[in-house]
Amino acid sequence: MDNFKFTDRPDQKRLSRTIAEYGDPKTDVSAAVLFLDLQWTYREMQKAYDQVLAASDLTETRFIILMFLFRAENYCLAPSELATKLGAARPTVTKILNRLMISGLVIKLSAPNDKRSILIQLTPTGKAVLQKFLPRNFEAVQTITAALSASEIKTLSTLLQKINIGTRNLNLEEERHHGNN
Amino acid sequence: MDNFKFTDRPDQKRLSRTIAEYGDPKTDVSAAVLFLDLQWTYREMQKAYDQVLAASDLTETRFIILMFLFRAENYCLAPSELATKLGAARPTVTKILNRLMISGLVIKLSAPNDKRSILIQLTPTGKAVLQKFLPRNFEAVQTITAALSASEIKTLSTLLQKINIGTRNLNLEEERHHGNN
DNA sequence: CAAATATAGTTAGCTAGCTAACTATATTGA
DNA sequence: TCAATATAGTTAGCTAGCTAACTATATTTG
Repeated sequence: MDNFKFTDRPDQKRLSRTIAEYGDPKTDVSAAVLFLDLQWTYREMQKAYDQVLAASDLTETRFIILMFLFRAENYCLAPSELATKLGAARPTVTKILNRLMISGLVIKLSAPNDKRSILIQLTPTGKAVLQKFLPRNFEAVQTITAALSASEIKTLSTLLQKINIGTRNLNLEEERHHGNN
Repeated sequence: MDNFKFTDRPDQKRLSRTIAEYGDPKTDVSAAVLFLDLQWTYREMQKAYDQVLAASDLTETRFIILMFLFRAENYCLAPSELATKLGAARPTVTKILNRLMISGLVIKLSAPNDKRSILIQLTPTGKAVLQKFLPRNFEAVQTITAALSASEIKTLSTLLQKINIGTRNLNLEEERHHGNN
């Protein structure tokens, strides 16, 4: 749903009405608005960033995998290591690597010492794709953050950390709920 | 990839090195860190929020569709209206509605005046699910934002708008790139 | 008023994730 | 040491998105 292009979003007024009817009386409407704003900001940002990646025939996942290989010794990693680093399921990595092999950005090598395992290596083509893409990547990031001053960047970073605290608490809340059943 | 559980994320140091090699010399490393922080904060928050929804057998998309119906006249909307409001493709809506019909949260009515069209109506069961979920929803949002003061909420909202400006500029940049080819 | 066009919903088939389960090989430990 | 267990990669089949293309009905227009 991250790519939906909503034409009807709840505004302050509608949200207030719903909260008045169904929320705890001490619920802060502006907090709920902020939550929706954060979703919106990320989703729009990510759609734009995905387009930048797509212009180089990349997705963020493919890009990150290529970067892991780029920084690895001899440009090589086993699929299972990639899966761990990414935090993705091994079959997911298999599919992505197949795609990258077809495009010629990586190749499959047999691993010494372990006949179960293989090694994935970044090809010269893969390196070239990264070297071409990286400047564009940082330019795009610069554009995204250009309206913020250095001190605003610091402030935003601090405030995001406070959201992270809220997320951790929500996870704890959910675990507790589960436990109670 | 929003659900990946990364075990290897680029830190300040690695990012500096890559920017030094491939970024414009005036690229701001802390801006790049902020970009990754914003992605991280949203993704962790959303994973936690999705769990709250899942506890009521909801996804955010299903929840939003139910809310559109909840606020609609006679609790009825056509699938095509839902697709427009969501900004999703019509076949996507068809599938979600099939799922909601199986769960008994909505029913299909024939539209008067247009034999091509149908109407989707929220059932009493659907209403009950919402009425049970909404308090939990606002409680979760409250938990997420609890570490922020009222003034911090205002500041964060302002700073997110500055990211929105950056996103718009990135979109313009991309359009220009396309045009140039 | 009939033909062309537009709209509503669905179907088929694509991508990128996931889990479960399989095969082959390594490792552990009784 | 050899049987049990664990790990690596893959395959099959699930979900939630998408686009293209189909059928049926409305609307527009020559």
